[in-house]
Amino acid sequence: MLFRVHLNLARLRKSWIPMPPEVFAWNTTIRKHAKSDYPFEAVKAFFTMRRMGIPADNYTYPFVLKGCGRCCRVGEGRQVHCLVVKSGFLLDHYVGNTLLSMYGDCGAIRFARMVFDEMPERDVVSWSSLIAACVTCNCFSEAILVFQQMMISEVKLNSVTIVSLLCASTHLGSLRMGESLHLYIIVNDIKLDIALGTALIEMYSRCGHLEKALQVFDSMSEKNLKTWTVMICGLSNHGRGEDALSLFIQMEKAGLKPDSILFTGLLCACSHLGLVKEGQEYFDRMVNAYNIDPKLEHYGCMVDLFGRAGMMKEAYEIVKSMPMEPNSIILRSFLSACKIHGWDHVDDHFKEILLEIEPTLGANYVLAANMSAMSCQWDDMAKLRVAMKGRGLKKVPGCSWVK
DNA sequence: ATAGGGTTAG
Repeated sequence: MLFRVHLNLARLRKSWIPMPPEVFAWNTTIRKHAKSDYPFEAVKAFFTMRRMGIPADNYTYPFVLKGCGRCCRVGEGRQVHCLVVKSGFLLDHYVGNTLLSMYGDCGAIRFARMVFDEMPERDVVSWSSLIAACVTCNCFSEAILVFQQMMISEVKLNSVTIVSLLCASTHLGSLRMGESLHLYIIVNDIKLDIALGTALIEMYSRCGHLEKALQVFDSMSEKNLKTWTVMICGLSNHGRGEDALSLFIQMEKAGLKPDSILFTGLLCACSHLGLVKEGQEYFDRMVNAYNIDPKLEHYGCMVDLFGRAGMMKEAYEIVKSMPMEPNSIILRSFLSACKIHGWDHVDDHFKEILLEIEPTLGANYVLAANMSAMSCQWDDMAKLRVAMKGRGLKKVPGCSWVK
């Protein structure tokens, strides 16, 4: 009896008396941090708030959980999970769904699944969150399985669900799945917003259907940088460098500023087309006009660009002068170009580094041996053969050094 | 009076 009175009082209090202002202030702070570049600040603020004895409410938990997810703090996330259970807010849809997403963001797909399985009710956001969590954790087939379970349930998918599913189809290389999702969009008259359109273009490009991708691209009324990037890189990756470059010019005319990822696609296009001058111009424009610091990939594209064109001195200069250590991809690209163009002014050093950082790839030994053969370093070849044998790597038939 | 969940790139 007493208990019931107490409950009623609590309900009355909720509707009559305004919330204590300090909770609102804390929520605002936590929300701001969770969205910022320093999401751990949100987590810290939440625990400070607790230490001060201010009880969290149904708004606090989604904010702090978002923060945990964004900084991949599964430990803190689990602590908050416990508090959510104790305080009874687990039944709040927003809290439950954010909890699920938090585990997804942290790569803890099992926990995400657990939260999902224990939900008394699942709405479209719960299903979408679980599918997105699977995608984040690279469990693409599981994402499709969840989708199949979703179709059995009464919940209808929306455009956000489809974006994640398209992402899963793209990674699985399943054109059939992607096409049926596209059909679903058309049949159900789902609006092709930026995210959905971009995901569709990505799916079609990766599956090699560039005409379809271009069709979707042209049909979109609104595009952002990602949309243009996906389309330009798609063209570039499928050998249509001219189209990629002309699309880039259109994009600049539309007033969008390219970023470092887009320049990777452009430089890649130039390298595959053998457009040395254009590649150099783009690199220059990236650094000087757009103030973008070149990353490893950009240097890689330049090494490839010069290497393919047989401009070994220029390629060598890049490998030597780049501000970070070249990775195995760059070294292999450079050394292959040396071999193809018969350039034997290379440091043996590069060969050694390549074998050191990637000692299990047989192709590297073949490359190194072919280069040794080129400069008549027969001892080196014998050593390489032993090193390769020691690693249990098989000789490659038809390779010149096996003779 | 004022807040909250799921989506797209190399």
